Amino acid sequence: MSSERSAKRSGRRPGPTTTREAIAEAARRQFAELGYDRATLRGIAGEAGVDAALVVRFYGSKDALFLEVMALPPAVAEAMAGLADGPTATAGRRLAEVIVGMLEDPRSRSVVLGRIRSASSHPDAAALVRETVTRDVGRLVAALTDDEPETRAVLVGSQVVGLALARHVVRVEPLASMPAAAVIDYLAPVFQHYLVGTLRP
Amino acid sequence: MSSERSAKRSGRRPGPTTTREAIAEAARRQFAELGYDRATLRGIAGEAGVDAALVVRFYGSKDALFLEVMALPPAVAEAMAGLADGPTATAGRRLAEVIVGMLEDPRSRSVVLGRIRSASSHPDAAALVRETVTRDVGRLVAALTDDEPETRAVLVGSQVVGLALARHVVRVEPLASMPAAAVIDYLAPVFQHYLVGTLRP
DNA sequence: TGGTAAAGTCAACGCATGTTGATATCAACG
DNA sequence: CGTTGATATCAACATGCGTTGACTTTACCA
Repeated sequence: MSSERSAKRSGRRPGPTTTREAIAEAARRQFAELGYDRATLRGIAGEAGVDAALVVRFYGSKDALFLEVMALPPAVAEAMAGLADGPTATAGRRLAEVIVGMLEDPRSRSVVLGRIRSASSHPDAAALVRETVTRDVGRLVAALTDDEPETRAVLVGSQVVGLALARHVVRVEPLASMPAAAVIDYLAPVFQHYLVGTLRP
Repeated sequence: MSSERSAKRSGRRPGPTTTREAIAEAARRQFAELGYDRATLRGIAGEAGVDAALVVRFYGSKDALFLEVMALPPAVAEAMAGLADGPTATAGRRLAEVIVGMLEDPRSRSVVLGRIRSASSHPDAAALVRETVTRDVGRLVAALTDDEPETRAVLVGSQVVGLALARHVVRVEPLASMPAAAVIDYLAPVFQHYLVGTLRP
């Protein structure tokens, strides 16, 4: 539980404090960039500057490493939770800001992309995505309306997943190189519609 | 170029006519269900009832097999092309019908899912998705408006990809078990907005 | 100073994969 | 009949993977 021993490394700033964290960071990067299957323990260990066996020592298995390292940063869940506060009329825009922002920050982006990329081939990753959509998005929607909240949540989720894939994985232009502010502008009305609009006219 | 010899199989009905087609069908199914990495030549060959070496004989390599078998059925491209005809006010609904319909038919669905699932780990598959969005969707949008057609195309594409992933890969409820008609109803307004609506209010 | 437990390395395992070359089967054709 | 060329199988290869166990190094503590 500790491993604080070697925490005497580098006085302060970023760069992982402990070897364990260095491995976690490398793993997140590789899972996000290559997906679960193409990311290898040897590659992750190499990027972290250690031996592959050490990764197993610390995390038990590749699967366990994935699950542990792909936990949503608490900050994201909090941001989602706070979204219900504020005028309903601009809820879509606030959601767009949180989503796009989450995809800008390297830490949370690698978690989200790692999940989505791996969801295509790894059942556990698919379960993570499913859970996040129904629980976190579902909670937000439930706070806004009583009209078909589960449907609204999954529609929002599908657009979020599609955005992540198109912009950061497949990298379709002009979306891939578009400034974040523009993406927010484009998505806000659609999120607004999915959240509180008339679903079936 | 021929291989019509053994076409004397089973008088008529579906089921592949030739061994080559049987392999192609099995390959599509497995690529769609498992993605490029998890689908194996041995597995595909097994489902087709032949040896793995024969697959290589016919198609050259796993990569070549993927590309050849994942070509868009001409029917889909035609359907997309015909979408521009008709009232602009219902273009979004027509598009939703084509997209959802394409995901209902087993043949075209396996192609689309195979591409999207594999796009997460296989660069060639990502290129296929990119190309389809910019070219096929792009053509449709260009026939409808002159206002930022590339942006509109990629926004539509992102929602299409997200729908496919959420409904058929991750299988988030209630979207996964929803009847096609309902999905069309939900998506039509959003497609309509992306196609010809005011993008940045 | 020893001793001890964690941190870390190394070599090897068993296994599955894509691919290859040698070989068999078999219908068609002269 | 005998040759030919496509269709098909088989056994084997090289490679890369996750994982393991034995080992060495390091840093703390009594």
